[in-house]
Amino acid sequence: MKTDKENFFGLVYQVVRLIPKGRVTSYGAIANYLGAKSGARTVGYAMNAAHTMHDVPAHRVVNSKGLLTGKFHFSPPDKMQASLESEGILIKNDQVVDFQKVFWDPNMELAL
DNA sequence: AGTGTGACAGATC
DNA sequence: CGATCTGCCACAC
Repeated sequence: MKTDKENFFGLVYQVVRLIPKGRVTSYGAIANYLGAKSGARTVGYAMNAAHTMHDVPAHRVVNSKGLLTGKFHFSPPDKMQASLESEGILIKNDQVVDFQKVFWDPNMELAL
């Protein structure tokens, strides 16, 4: 079995797994941390495979506006919001409340 | 090897 | 201010 670093996806998985409980991050932040600042879409695509093939807290990853864009990809979709609320993150209208407060930036915390 | 697509992001109208 | 369009990187077929 190859390590999670086998490709760009694995890198994304690791970063997502490093997200502390009660915190969230954005696709762009991860992409930027990986060096693909413009590859936010690739990060989102990675998450798609992440929750499908890997154990990754993808529910802690939202778009730059704190919106639970990919919640519909969960099973059930409500689980994403439920998981976030379970960690102390409030969700209002599919959006993270105080997104700025709970925002966890890998570039900042991991200090690349 | 080429084409299409994707859970985004930023800019423009 | 809100809606719309393009740009971007990496994977799947």
